[in-house]
Amino acid sequence: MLNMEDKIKIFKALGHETRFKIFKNIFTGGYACSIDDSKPKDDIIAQATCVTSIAEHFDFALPTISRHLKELKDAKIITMVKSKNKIYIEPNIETMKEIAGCFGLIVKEYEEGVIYQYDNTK
Amino acid sequence: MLNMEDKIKIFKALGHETRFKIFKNIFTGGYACSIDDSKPKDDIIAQATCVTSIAEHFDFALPTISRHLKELKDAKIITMVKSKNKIYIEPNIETMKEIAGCFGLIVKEYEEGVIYQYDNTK
DNA sequence: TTTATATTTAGCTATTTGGCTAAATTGATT
DNA sequence: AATCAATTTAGCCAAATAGCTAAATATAAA
Repeated sequence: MLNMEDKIKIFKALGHETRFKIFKNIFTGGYACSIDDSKPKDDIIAQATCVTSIAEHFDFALPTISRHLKELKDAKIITMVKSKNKIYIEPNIETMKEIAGCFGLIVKEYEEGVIYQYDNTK
Repeated sequence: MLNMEDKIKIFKALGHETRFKIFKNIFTGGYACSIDDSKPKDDIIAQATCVTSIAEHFDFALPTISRHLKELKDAKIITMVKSKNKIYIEPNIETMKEIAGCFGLIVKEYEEGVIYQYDNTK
């Protein structure tokens, strides 16, 4: 369960162009970011996204991207799994579910007339 | 339709404690923020939320809250309707619908197996 | 065991942000 | 016309953010 502080952290993390782009690509398969599910946990395939391969898509220095990824991780937007000397980045779907739920609830309450806005009142 | 820049602006706006609290209250009826729909547009009732009444809920100076509200407006999260010498603040449901749709789509694609995360692969 | 690869940490700097007060603006009321 | 009320603008300052390079750490490969 995400509390208010968690949610603010999530929005803050997504409110930056580079982090948003990283997020978007990880969550839409824009990078080769999956871990081969036919193999055991510690046998991660090479094309899974790691920090360096994400950084290649940006014109910023590696430590800058590393710090952005840390912020996305701290906001529970992604997970970072260490295997050997690489860090594998994965989307954190639980967080997305919760955030989708929050916005979905707002829309639902609007449709039920619990909240309303001027332009849509008759 | 919100483009990427719009979305980043929305998240940035929500990624700050004071703005998030303002947002939350406006969208959950936490303030008396509605405009009487039984009266014509220019006859806005007294208890509709204006800048000063929102500012009363915070320990910050009025111009600070005013600037936060401007940022929420610029991000299309709220609308600000001027009537006489007051500004009435309303939730912008269209934006919420779009954002709900974005996160909803991520969850949907996850459930359809289009995207996936390590911990949930079998 | 030396070197290469992947990543983070540290420390620096420029820019942005978020707070403040004072002043300006706009419309309402007296 | 003068004053009051609601809000924004301007200008200032401290703190946070986001970039960089260099150095440190950890594991892999030779």
